[in-house]
Amino acid sequence: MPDRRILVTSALPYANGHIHLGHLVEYIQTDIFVRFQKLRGHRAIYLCADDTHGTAIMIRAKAEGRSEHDLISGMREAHLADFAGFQIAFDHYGSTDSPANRTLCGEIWQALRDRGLVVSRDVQQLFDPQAGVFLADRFVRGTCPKCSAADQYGDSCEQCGATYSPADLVNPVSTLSGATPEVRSAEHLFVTIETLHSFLETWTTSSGALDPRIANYLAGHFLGEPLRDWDVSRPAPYFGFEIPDKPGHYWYVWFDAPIGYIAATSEWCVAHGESLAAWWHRGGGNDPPAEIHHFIGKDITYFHTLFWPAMLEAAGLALPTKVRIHGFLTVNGQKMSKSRGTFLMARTYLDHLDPAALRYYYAAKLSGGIDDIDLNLEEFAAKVNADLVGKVVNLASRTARWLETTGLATTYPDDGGLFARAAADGAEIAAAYEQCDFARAMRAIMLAADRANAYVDAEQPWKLAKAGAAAAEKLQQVASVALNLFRQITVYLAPVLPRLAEQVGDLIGGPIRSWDESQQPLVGLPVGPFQPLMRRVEATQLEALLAAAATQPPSPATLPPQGTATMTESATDSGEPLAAEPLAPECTIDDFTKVDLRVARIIAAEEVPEARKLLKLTVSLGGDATRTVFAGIKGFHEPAALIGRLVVVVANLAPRQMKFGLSEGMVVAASGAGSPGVFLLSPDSGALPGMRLH
RNA sequence: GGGCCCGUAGCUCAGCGGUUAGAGCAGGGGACUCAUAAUCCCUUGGUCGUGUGUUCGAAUCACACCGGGCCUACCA
Repeated sequence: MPDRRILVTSALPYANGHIHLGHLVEYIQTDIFVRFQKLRGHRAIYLCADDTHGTAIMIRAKAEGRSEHDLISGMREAHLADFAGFQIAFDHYGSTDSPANRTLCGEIWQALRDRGLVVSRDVQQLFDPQAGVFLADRFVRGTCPKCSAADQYGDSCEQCGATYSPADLVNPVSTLSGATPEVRSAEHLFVTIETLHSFLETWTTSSGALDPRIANYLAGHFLGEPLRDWDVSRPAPYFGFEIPDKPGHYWYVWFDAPIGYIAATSEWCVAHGESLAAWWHRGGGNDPPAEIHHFIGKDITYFHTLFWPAMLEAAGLALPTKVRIHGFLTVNGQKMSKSRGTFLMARTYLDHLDPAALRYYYAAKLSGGIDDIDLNLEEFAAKVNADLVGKVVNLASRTARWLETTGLATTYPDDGGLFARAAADGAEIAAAYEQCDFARAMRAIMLAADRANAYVDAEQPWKLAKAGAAAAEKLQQVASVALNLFRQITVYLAPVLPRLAEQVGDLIGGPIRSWDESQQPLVGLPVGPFQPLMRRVEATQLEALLAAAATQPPSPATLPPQGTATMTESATDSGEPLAAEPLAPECTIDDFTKVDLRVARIIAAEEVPEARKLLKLTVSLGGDATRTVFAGIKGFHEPAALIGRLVVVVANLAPRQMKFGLSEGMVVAASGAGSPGVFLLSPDSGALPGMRLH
């Protein structure tokens, strides 16, 4: 069979935040798919990159008092470390802020220009005069013009459901500076994708790239009417690429982000002496033509199924073979939530648990559909322990030791057809992998493990071992069968559990390189000393994970957009913290006003290596007023994540000489019974350093 | 308001027109002791959300309704 050439991408993670377990659904899914294709002998490359541009990056960099490039290079390191921890094996990991991407953006832009698809138009937008930037809808809040509900987003009201322009808001406020935004007019460039309407209609419905449900959704929501022009530029200041033929204007982040797929390919090609044209140009005599598979989450469906193919079509580039869309992750049946302590970062997970456990659990849950998948922690532990530890790894654990001295039998014994049966199942398992129905693949694999365990039980090798020399040959045969069945299963699991596959190679037969190794048993080979291959998931580990998640500092980057709070949880709040620390004696208003509490911004934070509990913070009270404060929050807050945060400080506290320096104030934080940790207080957005608490 | 998805054993799900509806986990009983208290055998448990229809035959198809979710919205 002719090998396929398969280019695979995951959506580019935004450089504004760290990787969490929701992101990992996609990267693990994609990684399994790519590893499977490689194991099958196909030419597959897995490409990804950091998505680095846009307003959010610019604002965060400003808040943290550093350059955008500093911010995105730091985040890139963090992303790569998290991915490596989960054994996500990219062939290349680029950045949308790369020269290659700038060049490709220019080329595609020129193609759009040449086809007359770019038009210019003035847009009225709110401008923050203090921050000096145009404001995206979500950076403006104000009173709903319809129902007068306070503190609503710039584009819609969560109280009455009305939609409007941010300019219609009553008393609009910039969430960046607290200033009152003003309406300004600015020129924007648009792509008239309506010109490609009939192409998109055809492509979405009959290219085979999309699930019919998605095609139907697009037909209903977008393609049933003329497509609106797509706004692809932003006026300065903006962090991104300046448009060459439009100085002072930048490509909108969603223009250059998908082109990052091509840029990453380009960089990979340079490193491997390949031609970019062989992957992204149409026809060109490439044999076989490259397949392009994009894995994305359902939230970015329309960028990848309308704008992106439209851009590729206009530029004459290859179109996606498949856009594979997955759902979101819930934890214990609910959205990941900071307040419930279920907002699980990749790093936090890695601190407590084996990445293989999550890879397997996700594989067992993913069936290729767009439904959300749930990480139920109890089920997670039960499934990993029962399937991987109890069934699969246990096969080796219970038989390998009998072969340490003798090695595998020189001819494969009669096993009642077990190996042949599982070998035959390989076709169905492969088909399931190919369709991204990993859940079906895992079920089929576990059936093979069940049959193997039943075989061991029936043959009772432990009795043969006691029978001594008389039964030695039979014992070797039984153990050889069991170990072969085990290795066969690990071949099937190799795309999901690459680490296990490696370790099994050390035990017996060398590295697993090909799916075909599931078709032939091994004979006559030495067997290495058995070492534990995978540990059980313990309840205490899960508890530690949740405790760590609960005390994570809420990094602004990872916070979901702040909706109107619906405080429904107070009814169930425990009385424990109050009981543990009863109220202090009554005080007067004069007593209170002696304490001068101020909003301050953390502008520097560093470890104090010799201190057990202290971090050294520099806080700004606005203007030139800064203070050095030692805060007892070490271990609960990462210094880097604190920078830029607003906190509350006791500003008139008498300075105190500490072992490590002079502390000129105190950062206010909550702690007590009920939950370990120290919780910093943050003012509502809009508060400014120097404001007093009254 | 519209669109889509889901509703099958306590839990997670498979089955998607054809014999008495299945698996894993959980529960109950037994076996075994090689193994990370793992494994194996037996077993309890379901009016397949409700109703009407199509059919020789429906969990499986159609329609309506109920319940849950997602998306989107004064126009699909």
